[in-house]
Amino acid sequence: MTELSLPNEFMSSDSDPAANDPQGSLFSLDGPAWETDVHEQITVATVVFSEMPFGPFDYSVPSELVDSVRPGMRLQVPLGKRRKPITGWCTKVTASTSGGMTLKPIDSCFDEKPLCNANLIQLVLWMAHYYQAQPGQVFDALIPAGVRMGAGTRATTFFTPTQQALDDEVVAKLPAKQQYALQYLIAAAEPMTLRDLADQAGCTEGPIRQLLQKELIVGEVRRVMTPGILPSRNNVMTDAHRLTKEQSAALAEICAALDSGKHSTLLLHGVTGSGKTEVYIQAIEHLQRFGRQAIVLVPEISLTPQTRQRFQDRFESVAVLHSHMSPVERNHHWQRIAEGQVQVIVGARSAIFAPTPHLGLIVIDEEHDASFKQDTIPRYHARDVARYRAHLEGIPLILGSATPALESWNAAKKGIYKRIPLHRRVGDRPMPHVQLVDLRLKEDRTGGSISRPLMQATRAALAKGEQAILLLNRRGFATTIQCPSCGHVVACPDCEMPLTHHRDGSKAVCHYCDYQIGTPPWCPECRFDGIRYSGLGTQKLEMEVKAKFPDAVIARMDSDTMRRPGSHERVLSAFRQKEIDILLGTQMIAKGLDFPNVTLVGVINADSALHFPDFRAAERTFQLVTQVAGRAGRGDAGGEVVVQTYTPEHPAIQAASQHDYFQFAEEELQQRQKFAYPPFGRIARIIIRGSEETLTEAFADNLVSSLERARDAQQAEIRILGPAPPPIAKLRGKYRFHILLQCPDAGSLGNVIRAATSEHRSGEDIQYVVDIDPLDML
DNA sequence: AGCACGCCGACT
DNA sequence: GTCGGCGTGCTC
Repeated sequence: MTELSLPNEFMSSDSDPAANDPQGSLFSLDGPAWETDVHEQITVATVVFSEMPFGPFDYSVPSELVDSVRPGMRLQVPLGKRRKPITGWCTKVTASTSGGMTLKPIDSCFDEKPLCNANLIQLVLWMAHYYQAQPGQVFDALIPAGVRMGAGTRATTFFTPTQQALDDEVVAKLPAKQQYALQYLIAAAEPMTLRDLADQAGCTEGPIRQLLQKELIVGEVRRVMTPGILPSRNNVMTDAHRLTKEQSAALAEICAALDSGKHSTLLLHGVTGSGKTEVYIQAIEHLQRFGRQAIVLVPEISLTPQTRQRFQDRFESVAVLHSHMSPVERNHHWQRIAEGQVQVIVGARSAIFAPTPHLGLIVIDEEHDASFKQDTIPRYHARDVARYRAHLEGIPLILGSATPALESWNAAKKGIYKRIPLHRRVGDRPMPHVQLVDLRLKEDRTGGSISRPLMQATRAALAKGEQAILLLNRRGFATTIQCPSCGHVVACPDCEMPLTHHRDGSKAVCHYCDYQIGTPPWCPECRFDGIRYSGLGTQKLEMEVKAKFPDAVIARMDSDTMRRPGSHERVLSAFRQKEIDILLGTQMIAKGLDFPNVTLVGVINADSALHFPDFRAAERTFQLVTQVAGRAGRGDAGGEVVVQTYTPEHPAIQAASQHDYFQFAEEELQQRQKFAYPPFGRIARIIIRGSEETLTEAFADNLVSSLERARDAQQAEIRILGPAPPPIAKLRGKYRFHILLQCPDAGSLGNVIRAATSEHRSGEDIQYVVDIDPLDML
């Protein structure tokens, strides 16, 4: 079941006129059907808020506002017994014949124009339903804060002549300056600011103020862009690359999908270095002949300056949206996009909400990447939101990856997505050779975390003047228990999840079901008594690398050293200039980098990702090893990958070493089916946190009872696990518990959670959040 | 979130 | 007897 589960009201997309109306003419606002002569009819606006109470609430629209109130704009409305009106989002405007008397009237419109069109409003409502967030909160995620505040704009008063100004007799009696200014304004036939009118009529502001006082002109406040000093790019446009046979075939399929005028999802499954980006670019070039825009989502734009540059080199008008952007810049880009001045939007997750007037294509590059899931409310996955948006707009969605998420792979297998393969690298370069180093073998140990084979390979690369990347994949928590002698990992008998060593050291816990045992003093498998807990940081590794390769220039890239903006670019450009010999770091160096002189990639410990207490651990490991291996051998010198592991026989590591996605996917799908994990069922997670441990757990217990009752009442096939302490059991002084739910179908899972959570409210001391389709279990 | 209602304790 | 504590509940 990888199909998105769409709530009923959104199911009728084929009959939804909006889906087949790319020009948007059906959204035009002239002549609403209800504007008839029937007396009793009133106009009703439905409003939602982004703070409690969220609504939706209905308001009557006074006749003088009927022409201006439209869905997608913010309205000022009275609420409860408050003195001041509050601002809410209008989700719909309808006609009603009854109940109008009991509704409060709207105060005013907050926006002049809607901030989102009908499709985006529908997207908001779907997200709110599916991800169990409040529509008002989803609106806030959709429309950037800079846009909502009108960042970089100023409230300016514009003047227009009044009726009285048309009376020639009155005008004739005015003093010369006033008369001239007024005549100038009438002739201009458009509202003017005080400053402009004074300048152009050749007077000071005095006479104009006089006109205002005499009510010959009126002022109207509008927000205008402050004339900015925004960076203008002088692009040196580069030419299209020649496509390989495979790339041409892929492009032809994509163009056919674009020309069909229908929604479809295409999985562009190409090995690392197969030239997926060039295919996207040429597909967008095709699309542009129809004056349509494209959205390209990339994992984290600041980490992939190269991808962004390639788009900027090939298109006249590209908007790049990244996380380190000021509200003013963001607003500026948003307005340009809304005006249709932008051809291509390249950005991270939230760029999926770009207000393009004529969207023609959505591309998600590296679609398997976990950064497409938002970890704050609304906890959406950009891939699924993109699918729904593409479906609403009736346009293709391209998902590109060398290592597709199993959800996507499964959808392709079932024919829901169309898979387009790219098997070969451009220039027919071979895939790098992967050498597995078995850390259990004593003869390869060096006493540190770099084995003899990796040390030799590094020396050889350095001797040839080539560069190396060393990947240390460790996250600072969740210490699993592994035997250094036989590689055995202590796991839960029920869930097969690795047990995690508890802080106080005495026990080992399963984070799925709360199974607990005392920490074993020796390996249960081979009786070795030096069983230990994984733990190695990048700083420690850096010291070891420096000691082992004293002549090499070493740079470290991890979230600690990359805090300052621009630090990525600095290190990467130094690496490109070959000023650095060895680049070592965490996941962030695994993605999308293209350095031809890198011939060696070393993975320090492939197992740390593998034995993470998460059912996706094998998938993550496969992706990580494959992706980082893909950084090697991009030049003519070829490439070598050394992967260190205690379990070289593990299917994920075996498959990655052979560049064999199919073998991995098939094997892993069988594992998932065994426990009904995605893509064979849906999961949800509820995280409860509070400052008092027992109260928090009691609340979680109550929530489980409600869930069980709702499940039984709805006769839903749902497995409820927990409450259990998550791998991060305490965060910022709060105790945490989580509940896991599994169900074959997303609809009933959502309904049961909705029913249960309606009985509990997040309060001052205990809060909880629902995470639909969680990607990690921290 | 606000704001009101409501039902118990110490104060001019 | 009132002023005021903050628990509970509602907001179209």
